[in-house]
Amino acid sequence: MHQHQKRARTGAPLIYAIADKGLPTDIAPKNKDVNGRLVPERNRAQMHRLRKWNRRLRVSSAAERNLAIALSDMDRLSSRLGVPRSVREDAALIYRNAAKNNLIRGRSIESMVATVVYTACRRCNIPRTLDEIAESSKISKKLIGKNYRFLSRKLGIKLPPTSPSDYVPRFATNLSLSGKVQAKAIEIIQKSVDAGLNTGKGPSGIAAAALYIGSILIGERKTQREIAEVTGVTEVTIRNRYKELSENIDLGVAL
DNA sequence: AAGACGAAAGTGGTTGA
DNA sequence: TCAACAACTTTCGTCTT
Repeated sequence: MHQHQKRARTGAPLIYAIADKGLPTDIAPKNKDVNGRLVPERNRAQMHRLRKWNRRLRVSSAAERNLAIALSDMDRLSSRLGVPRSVREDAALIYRNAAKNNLIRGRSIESMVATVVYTACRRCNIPRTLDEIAESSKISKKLIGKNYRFLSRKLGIKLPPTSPSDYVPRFATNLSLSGKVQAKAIEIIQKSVDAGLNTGKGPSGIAAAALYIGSILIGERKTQREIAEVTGVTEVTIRNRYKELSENIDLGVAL
């Protein structure tokens, strides 16, 4: 665990809890704790900081505070996932929109943050898999999916199913595969779409198989194991897709 | 020895009565 | 609501390179 993550989890919510509950909202003025005991020297700096934040936060509305939390959560998650600025901004846009329409109520900020990041990635055609978002955010795939359906219905967000080719550049980069292999993989995917081979199949599995075939065709062969590793699908799935593709598509050469 | 193959059994999600 | 179903996974024994 990284330092700043711990701090964000333990520090911030305490402050907001104090501010929200109508409990004593002032932090004792003179280095005493709630029981009147003197606060040890080493904690005074922290107390000072808490007082400062407490003052600052009280002037803004609950909605603003929540938004501030959400935005910083969003930034942390986006960094972990390595998504570009433009996508973060899109995520923030979706979140604000959701907040404006009172769609956050009853759902945790963290889960909504994960959901809007997922949605923004997909909308910008640089998708992350549900698995990847779930892994980084610690929110279950199931909940993210549920929130996503809710959000897209309420906000009228209509997105086409993720195309396997959207995964190709990122996967290829992570595998150190050249642009030639990427182009070949995308060509293979296009043919498989034309052949009606993809319906109901997971896009990342198809991308993985197309990259596997492409890597062989171009002469930059990777093992199924390596590809499975970075694409998040199993070798078995790669083999199944690979078999379907090679049986039904003219690859121009025999394998 | 490493990689590829595929059968078998299990999981979680979707669908249709 | 429940059962059937398809996609995908895990595991593992067997071929191929």
